[in-house]
Amino acid sequence: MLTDRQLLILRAIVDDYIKTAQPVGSRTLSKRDDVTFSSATIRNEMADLEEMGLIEKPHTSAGRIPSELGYRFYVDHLIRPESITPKEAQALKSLFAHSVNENDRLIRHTADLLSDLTHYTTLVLGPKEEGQRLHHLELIPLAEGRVVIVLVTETGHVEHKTLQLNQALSQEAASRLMERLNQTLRGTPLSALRSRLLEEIRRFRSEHSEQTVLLSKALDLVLTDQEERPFIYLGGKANMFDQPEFQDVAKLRPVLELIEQQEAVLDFLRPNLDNQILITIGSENNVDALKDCSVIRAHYSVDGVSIGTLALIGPKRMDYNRGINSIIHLLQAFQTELHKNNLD
Amino acid sequence: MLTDRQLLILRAIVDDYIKTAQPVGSRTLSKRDDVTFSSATIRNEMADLEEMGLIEKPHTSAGRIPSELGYRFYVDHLIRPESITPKEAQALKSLFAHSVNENDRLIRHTADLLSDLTHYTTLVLGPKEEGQRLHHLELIPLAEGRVVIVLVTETGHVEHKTLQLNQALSQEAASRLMERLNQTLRGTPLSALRSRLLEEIRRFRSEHSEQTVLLSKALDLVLTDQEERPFIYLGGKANMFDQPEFQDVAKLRPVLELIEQQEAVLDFLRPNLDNQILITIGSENNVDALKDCSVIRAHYSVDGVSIGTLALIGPKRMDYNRGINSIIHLLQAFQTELHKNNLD
DNA sequence: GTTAGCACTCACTTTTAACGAGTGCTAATT
DNA sequence: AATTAGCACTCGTTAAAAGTGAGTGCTAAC
Repeated sequence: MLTDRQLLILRAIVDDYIKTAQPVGSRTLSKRDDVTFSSATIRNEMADLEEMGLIEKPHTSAGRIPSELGYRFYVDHLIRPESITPKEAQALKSLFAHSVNENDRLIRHTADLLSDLTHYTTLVLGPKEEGQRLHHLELIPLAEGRVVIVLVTETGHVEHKTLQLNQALSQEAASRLMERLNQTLRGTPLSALRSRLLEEIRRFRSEHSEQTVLLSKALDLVLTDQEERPFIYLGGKANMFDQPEFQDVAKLRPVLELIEQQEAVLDFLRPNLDNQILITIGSENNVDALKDCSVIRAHYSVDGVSIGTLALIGPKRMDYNRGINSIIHLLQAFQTELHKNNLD
Repeated sequence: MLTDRQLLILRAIVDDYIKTAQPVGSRTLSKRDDVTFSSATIRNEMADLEEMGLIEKPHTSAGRIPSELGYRFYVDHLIRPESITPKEAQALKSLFAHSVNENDRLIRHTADLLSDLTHYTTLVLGPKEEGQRLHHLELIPLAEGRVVIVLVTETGHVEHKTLQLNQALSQEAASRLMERLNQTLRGTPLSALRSRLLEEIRRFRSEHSEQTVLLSKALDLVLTDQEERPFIYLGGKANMFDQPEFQDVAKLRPVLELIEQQEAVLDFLRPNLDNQILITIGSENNVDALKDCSVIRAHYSVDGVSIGTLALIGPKRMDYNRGINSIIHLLQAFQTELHKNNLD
């Protein structure tokens, strides 16, 4: 177990390094107001901390920097929850002053706010649509057998897709089909939509089998599409450029390349279990491209249904305090807005 | 006027520099097969070319590199149109093997192809929707006075927006309204849609003034939105990382930042007049962030109308030959596909 | 008009030296 | 027994010096 003094020193090292990006030496620390003991004492303590694997030195004659374990300890034990000031809270509220009707826009807005707040890159995963329910289907025939299918969920989310039938669909046939399907299927969770639709098809096969089969394919496509490429938004990509650790293109490149890849982002963000804030540091990300990054992520949910992820990505030396607090408070405001939009 | 030998040397310098990114010296040139004269002669000619402002030296004891004027001359006079080989043409065709129904996807696909082909970054501006005509409007009431409005053009392009009415709109009212408006407005060019809608509103004011006014606002929003943020797609951003001139973050940053900004891209790409391929080199871009870049851009059009832009962005030292040829041929295939989708 | 020859330039690399922030250890101090 | 002052040592960083070589411009010869 660490002594109080060791805790103080460790915290000071991490805080300092987060601020300056420079290895922290014993002399620097000894000058702090909250440090009453000498640099030699600090050196002794540092040696112990290093032995425990909490800090390390880039080279013999440099100061110390936190190791991944050190950051981990800092995050787990040393962060002061530093509640947001009422003034800031007020400011945060006012950021959502005029509410945003569409969830997509709301998400974008939120991501941008978060990256402005923290100066890190924000990554938001849109709501899983599975949990949502169908509100309306619309089939709009174009010329030459091309058809636009539009799907609206109860939260007002819209998906659409154009597809090519091998025979033209008349306006009348389309609306008859839609009317029936809307009657039957409204309120169906998207996750169950496919199988329900199949049921419907079987039931009405005789009447308009051809179109219905095609339609089912179309819907399949819409649903698959949206499942495979859920809404991802990146905010504050440019903030990466400001981090001293990413001044080297070789360091910067893999990170930017990774977050531009939708699939990679999904793979990376999906396995997020509980509702809490989750912090992964460096190699904990299990992604080589992010070995020098830390990620703070939080699930958001509406009415208990957990639906998407809000993530903050920065260097390992990121300001965890600020990051966590920003994400917590923004998440709250965000969920409130989302809730408004989801009232049905 | 330049002599044949000077042309040969200039071309050799540009070609070489494009390939190696290293200043080209007289000795190097004298070793080429197509050069029969000595390095001293080359030095003399180089001095003349430099006097004319076509080449320059980074410093006294380096070889020569093309000046912007030199690139300009090269592009205007020295490029061999180097027709694509039948094999490549075939390959290009097959890239569009299975046609893509939606223009948006087609554009994305094309951009990715182009950047794969050239190893530069591609920037595609979607078609201006103004020229397109309304095919269908759909108004879908959600709970609590929220309404989704969906607009479909004759080419199958879909725009949608959610808005908040101050009183709920019934399903029936919505469909009555829509039926009438669709009858009247189908085929209206989007550019004329707003004023036409106003007309309609005036005519039917007595019947359902409240909703119609709101609807007009909604449509306004949809149209404005789509005008302000037309479809932009970027392909091959990562290719920038490979260019030796952008290994320095300070050089790379402004370029990446610029192309991420939709408005900036628009400002930059919009004033594109004719149908030809337009090449701007370095400062010709009139954008500070692109002072070290060249841009090859081409308009695309279908049946003479509906115009967007396909652009290739790379270092000044880009392979103009390959770029131009790739864009020309891809443009052709692209337009053919687009044409198929636009048959109405 | 062309070319060989040569002195000169200058970025780049390597070497050397000086610097200084920081360390670890030891002995003195509290 | 814990703390601290003192000091030799390490090592990255910076600056200056020296050497290297690709390339140039000029001149004189062909």
